[in-house]
Amino acid sequence: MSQTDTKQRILDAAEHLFARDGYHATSLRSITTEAEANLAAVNYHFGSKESLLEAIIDRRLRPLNQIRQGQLDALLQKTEAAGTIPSCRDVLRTFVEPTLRLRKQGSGSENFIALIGRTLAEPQGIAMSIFMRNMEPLLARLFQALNLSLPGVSRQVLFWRVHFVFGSLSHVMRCHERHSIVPEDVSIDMSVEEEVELFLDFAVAGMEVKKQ
Amino acid sequence: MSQTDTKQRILDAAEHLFARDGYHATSLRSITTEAEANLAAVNYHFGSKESLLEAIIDRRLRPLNQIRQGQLDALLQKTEAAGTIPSCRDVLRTFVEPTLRLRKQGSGSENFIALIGRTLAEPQGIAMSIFMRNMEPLLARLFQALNLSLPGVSRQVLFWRVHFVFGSLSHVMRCHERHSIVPEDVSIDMSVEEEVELFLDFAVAGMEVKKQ
DNA sequence: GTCTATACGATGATAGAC
DNA sequence: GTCTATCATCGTATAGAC
Repeated sequence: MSQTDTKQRILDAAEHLFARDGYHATSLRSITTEAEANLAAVNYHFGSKESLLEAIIDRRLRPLNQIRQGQLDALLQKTEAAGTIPSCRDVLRTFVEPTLRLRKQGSGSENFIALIGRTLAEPQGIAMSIFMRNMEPLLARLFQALNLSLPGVSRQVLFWRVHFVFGSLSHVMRCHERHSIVPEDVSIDMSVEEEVELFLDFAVAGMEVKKQ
Repeated sequence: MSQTDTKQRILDAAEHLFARDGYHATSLRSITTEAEANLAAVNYHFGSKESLLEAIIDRRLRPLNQIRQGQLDALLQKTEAAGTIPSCRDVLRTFVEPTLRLRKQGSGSENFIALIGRTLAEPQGIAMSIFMRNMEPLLARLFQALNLSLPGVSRQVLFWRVHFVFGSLSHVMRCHERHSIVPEDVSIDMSVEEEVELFLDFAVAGMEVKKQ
């Protein structure tokens, strides 16, 4: 049992429990029990419960945002070279696709996705401020790219539609399974690709609509 | 100070704090302090913290759902009498409009809307189960009406799109003010009517889209 | 440097005496 | 209705074993 093993196990257990029960409803004791570690190990490795949350978010959000950023940059370079503007769908895909793909990647990443989904729903929570520190640059560039891709939509209306899209996406992120009401004739099993396209069908239609 | 005054003040204070900080992050002490009541008054009037939450949700959700139900029934009767099918926009409006209108009604109802928005983001929380008890019949009828209004959309796809719409709506409900990033040239002040129509523009486009 | 055992002070929800 | 006591549990700190 090396240091990294214990540290990893604590991260994984906390990620799981924070996602399932929420930050405040999860005790350090339940985390260390699940991680088969001593209670004091959290303080030794991370300093505090809050810093533990920060480590959890940083660990996966940093590489995820690098992928998103890379895909967005590649898209913008390609369209600029071709003298065209990117489609709204392609811009949104650079954000949505890496997100939903990460969830199916295993090793606890599905817990991270759910945790972020919850975080987006707690505007003044501590998790939100940690999260936003990592997101602000990318979000600004995303908004700019969407503005470019939708010349017919005012920035005012665009802002709200982006807001709606983030609401949808965060809902999808946190409600992977256990839908409250699923009619018997509806299946919720889908591949990443199906999931992404179904979401984009919805989101892009809402983003592009011209008010009649 | 009569009994009902104390009970109301506790309900109002708890509604406010639960909406702002979340159920678990709110202590009974902070509630009774804000309500200028004794700590034990919560237990006297409601029995427990959980029952207090239940009372908060029941108090406003019951009349809200009656309004929604009434508008949906009226719409369905009207279209049936005319031998037509209701539009997706009109069906959604019976749900969305009373919601956003309640928020502007004052006397703490804006806190309730935010609280429900948060509740929808905590799939296995205790608030969700309380909430769902009040919502299930209406949600089933809403899904049925949407199915009627969108004959070209399979129940499978419809389910997901309804899921996306609820994600958007719950996000709007909990993030009334304090958006994380608001560009300087964007105003977030709107009337209820503007807000409803802007949301429906987005949601209906997503609901009606035919996959190419 | 890693990890454990244990204790501390604060705060949680609740219940019984009044 | 209120006051106070109770008891569990919280996050954190420390002292020392490996």
